[in-house]
Amino acid sequence: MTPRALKRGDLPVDTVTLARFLIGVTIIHELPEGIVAARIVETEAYLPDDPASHSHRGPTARNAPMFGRRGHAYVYLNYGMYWLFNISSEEPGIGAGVLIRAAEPVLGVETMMLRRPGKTGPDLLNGPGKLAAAMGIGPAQSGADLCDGGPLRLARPTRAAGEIGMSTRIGLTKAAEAELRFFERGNTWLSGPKALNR
DNA sequence: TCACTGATCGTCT
DNA sequence: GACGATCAGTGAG
Repeated sequence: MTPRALKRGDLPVDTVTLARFLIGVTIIHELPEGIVAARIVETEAYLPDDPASHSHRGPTARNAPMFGRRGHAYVYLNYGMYWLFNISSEEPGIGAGVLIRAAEPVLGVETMMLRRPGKTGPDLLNGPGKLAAAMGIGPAQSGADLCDGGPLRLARPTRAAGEIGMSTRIGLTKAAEAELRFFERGNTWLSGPKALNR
């Protein structure tokens, strides 16, 4: 069975606190082929006034969900090919969010493999583009409320989070030195170079 | 395991 | 008209 859904009130308002809170939390997505669920093991915080954040230059049609209430999906196309899944944070009017970078499968591994042909194990979900592809998250989900019982939602951890590690964020050219990446230490489903996962 | 490279296109300058 | 919050493939150590 699937764990109990999270309410908005369960989510910390502060972006960094939310990024840490989300480690261990379950993402559930009901797809036409069946339900998929995964346990978040790696996140990155994108703060208000963060030069690396899409919200930095103010609201636009694309990043609007980052300025809405917390607990909404912000999905955008990166490098012309990959969709990246974020969860909005902070109070309305403040642009910030948490990028979901990696997760471990809980339900629907078969469905994930169908969406990532030829891939198995960590390769299924250990990267933001891979995770969105495996879980069927795309532009249609941008702006979706993850706390209203819809097809895409958050739920309590299936297993409590272990010790949480911290590192610089991955793939940035701006504000690359800030330690705003969070992950579960020792987890085998993490993305990024080994040196960053200690 | 790490470093480098090409692929590809919506968004904002 | 650039520029990416990436990935897969290749080649070297």
